[in-house]
Amino acid sequence: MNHIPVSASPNKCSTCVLGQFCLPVGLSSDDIQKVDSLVTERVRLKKGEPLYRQGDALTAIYGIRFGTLKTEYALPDGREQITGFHLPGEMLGLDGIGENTYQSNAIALEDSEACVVRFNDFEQLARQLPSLQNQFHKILSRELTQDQRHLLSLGTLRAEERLASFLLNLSDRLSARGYSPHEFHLRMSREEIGSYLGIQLETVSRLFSRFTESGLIQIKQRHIKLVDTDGLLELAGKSRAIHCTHVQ
Amino acid sequence: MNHIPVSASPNKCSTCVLGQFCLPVGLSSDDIQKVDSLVTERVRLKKGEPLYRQGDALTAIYGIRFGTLKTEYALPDGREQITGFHLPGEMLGLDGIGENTYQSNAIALEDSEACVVRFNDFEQLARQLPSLQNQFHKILSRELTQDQRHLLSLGTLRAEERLASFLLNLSDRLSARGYSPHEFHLRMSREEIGSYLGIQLETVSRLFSRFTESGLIQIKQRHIKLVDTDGLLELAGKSRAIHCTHVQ
DNA sequence: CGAGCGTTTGAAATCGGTCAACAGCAGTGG
DNA sequence: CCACTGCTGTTGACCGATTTCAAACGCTCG
Repeated sequence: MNHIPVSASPNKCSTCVLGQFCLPVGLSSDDIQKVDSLVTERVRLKKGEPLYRQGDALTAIYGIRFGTLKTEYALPDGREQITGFHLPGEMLGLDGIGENTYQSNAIALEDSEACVVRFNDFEQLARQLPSLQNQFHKILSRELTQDQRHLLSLGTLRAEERLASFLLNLSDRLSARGYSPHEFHLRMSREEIGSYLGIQLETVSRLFSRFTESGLIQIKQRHIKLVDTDGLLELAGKSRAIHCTHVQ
Repeated sequence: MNHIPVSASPNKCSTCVLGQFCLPVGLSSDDIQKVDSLVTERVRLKKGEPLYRQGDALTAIYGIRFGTLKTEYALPDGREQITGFHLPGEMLGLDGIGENTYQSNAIALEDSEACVVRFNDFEQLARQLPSLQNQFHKILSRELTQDQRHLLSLGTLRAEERLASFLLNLSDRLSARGYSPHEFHLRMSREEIGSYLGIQLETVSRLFSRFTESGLIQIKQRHIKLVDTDGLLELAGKSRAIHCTHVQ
């Protein structure tokens, strides 16, 4: 884990293209400069390295600058589940605020970088900037909504509906970040997808094959092309709601 | 839905026994009085009445004063899932902050009452009271953790493990509120339990019968007695983590 | 080039779902 | 006070989606 003093890099929130997804949303440029002074360092992670681990004391929350991370929640008996995949602009570590201790592991799925937001400093600044405060509340709230949708997915959708929603959700989030919505690289293994969706890796693999036969997708290794988005939408059922709003 | 001006009742946060679960945690008595002035009304609900509905504009968040509510998240195609059961002292409506619109239905499972916290006023006060601000962040964060545990339950536990965890979780939360941890009344139907746990009502019923045969519980209608808590813990697997921390 | 992981595919097993009948209790109205 | 009705819960039988177990394939990286 590689800490980089921010001075080593010209990048600041005020110039960051991810501003539209991250903390600064809705802030005046004056206020964003105050946020700049809050973010005094960044963390660079190699693939597989943890940003934090379940049980670590919380000192900071994080904004993903580039890369992809997964968060996973583990049981004492070793069983664990991936609860989220996270893209640039998303905040991580929020589940640690309640107990001053992170409740999950956050692990890089590829080389990644995250902005470090010391939480005490952040709360202080949020008291001074109403729109920063409100944006933070919105981020937390949307996180809750996202989880609710995920819960509904695990609780009531069938395997193929879950996978189709998952692909469409990824597509939406990537396209909001300027990537192609039709063709992208899956940063996670079949097993990780399965864990996230509450199904076995074999089922994921079979479904990918089935989707391919039906002409819905093309997939080669982890490079996927969504050929028939409407067909996927159909499959995902009216469950489109699961991924349409929370593009961030 | 029955709005009651708070002046009609002598009850305030400063005298409320639920203070240990609700917003005022960690506040000085001076500060709690400021919260008192924030809560200008309460809502009384009859069984089956909604506190808010998916799509309603958010103006307030709520603290449950007495009673039990469920929150449910619906798909356009009519399928829906219960995402939570909520006891006195818990905050509701938080999922509405992100879009200024509630994302779920909150419905009373019995006659209930909730304190109305106008959200704009609340944010303003939170900027003035660091410990109120921090407590709110903790509440939101714990909600996230709770959802993560629920996700793990739906994604990786088997039906009997889910039900056992559910019972132990309820038991813990009730006992934290001064009720017996061993014997209580289920406010929700088998169908609602099933929806929450991602299984069918028939499965819930069968499992209750099985648990009874095994001497783990006694159940008559909705009155349940946990006879062999250790046995239930065993069944819930080492998944005790799912319900041990978040007692609030 | 070979080792090792990730992935695909098949066959058998199973948990939980679905359909269906029935029981129990509550509330209604005669 | 007792049928009648309707809702909730229980139980059984069967079915099917997914899991589990197993084997083979094919990248990728040292």
